[in-house]
Amino acid sequence: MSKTIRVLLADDQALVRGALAALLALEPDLEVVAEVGRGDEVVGAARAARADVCLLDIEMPGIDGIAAAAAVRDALPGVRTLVVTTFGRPGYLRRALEAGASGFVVKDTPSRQLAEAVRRVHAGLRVVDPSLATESLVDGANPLTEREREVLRVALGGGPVATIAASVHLSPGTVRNHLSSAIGKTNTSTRAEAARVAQERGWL
Amino acid sequence: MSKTIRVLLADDQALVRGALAALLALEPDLEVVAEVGRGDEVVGAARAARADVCLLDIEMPGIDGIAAAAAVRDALPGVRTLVVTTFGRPGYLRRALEAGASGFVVKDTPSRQLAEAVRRVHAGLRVVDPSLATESLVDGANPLTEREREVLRVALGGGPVATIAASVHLSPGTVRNHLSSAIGKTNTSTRAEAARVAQERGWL
DNA sequence: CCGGGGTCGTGACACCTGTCACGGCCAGGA
DNA sequence: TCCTGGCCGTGACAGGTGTCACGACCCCGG
Repeated sequence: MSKTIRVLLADDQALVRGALAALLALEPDLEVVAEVGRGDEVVGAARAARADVCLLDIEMPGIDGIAAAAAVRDALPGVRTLVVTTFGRPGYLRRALEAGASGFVVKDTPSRQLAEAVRRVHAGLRVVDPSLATESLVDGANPLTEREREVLRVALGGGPVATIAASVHLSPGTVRNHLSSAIGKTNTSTRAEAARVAQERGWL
Repeated sequence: MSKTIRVLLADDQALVRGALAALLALEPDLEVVAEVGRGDEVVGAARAARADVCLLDIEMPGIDGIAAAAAVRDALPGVRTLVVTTFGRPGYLRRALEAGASGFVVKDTPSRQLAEAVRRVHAGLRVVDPSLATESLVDGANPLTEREREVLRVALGGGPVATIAASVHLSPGTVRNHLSSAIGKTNTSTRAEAARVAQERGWL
């Protein structure tokens, strides 16, 4: 039996992907068996390479890392996933865990700890950045409604209400109502600010 | 004489920093002699470690990678700098070269090419992502005025005009004039959109 | 069965914003 | 010297925006 842990790397930036591969290659008990740059290639590559653990970035073309984690959970129940992300947004952590991820690591943790996190995840343990876990609790759950999120995502572009309304196929008046509600829930005063805050909290 | 190239790594994300170090350590002729996580520590660490080439990320606390490149050029004339960034924004390339950087690489280039880029820079050559170079030419120079950039940077937050005006110590009317001018130069219709576009172009 | 909440829309109101015209100040180039 | 251009401010106008009240529909849990 091979005792090495077979790792799949998913990150849209090729340079980071290669660098992480070099980092993990230093560990004798780890082996990078696949590298992909898109979220929708994760399941196929993981199956083909018989990966044990998938290291997933969140920001990726195709589907994002959180959705990829859910896809892996559904298609390959024995494979663990570890989400590695640039932004320590509280909402990301919650959504990643709901998607079945076994671990959540921010990219500014010391590089020494990455291999250890992979081992822990492979052993069936949960790995969660402790500072982020507390922050996630105090912020509470996402208060935004589905429509409010949809409208805010478009509002990130910064265009006028008419543009947003056309893009979501709603009346301008309804869009303004949703935006007003979102502004209240984010304690802001303009839709641009509300969109930015929601984005930073990982609510979109 | 030592024939190895002494490299300094600057990136705010410790995981990426460590991974890049592992990647460069694979090359026998390269040696990572310093790692920093802030832009304002680059010059001191480069001098102390007698670095030949500085690999600088743009997004960093303290001062950004472009300003750090300028600081290295002024303080350590013999040291070359290579800017490595996540976002391939045309304005970044222009500003990096004006700051005396010898190279500009985007983070989604293949990892194999990084070591080669370091060698080229050390040899006195320029390394520039070719697709970005053409894009930088068609976009032309930054048309925004100093005040317009300052106002737009604050406008990124999304707050109302009164907040922006207070933050830059200007009259609300003047702020609206600057914003209107910036909206025209970016071919947009709201200040939020103008701020986003200017940000994406690297004009801020 | 009756609430409660999300969704969609309308209408009205006060306020904010984007635009334009105008004036004044100061630096640098023709 | 004049003149162009950036900078700062005011005033006014039309249109956009945030808020509220109201009504309607649907679904779900009590």
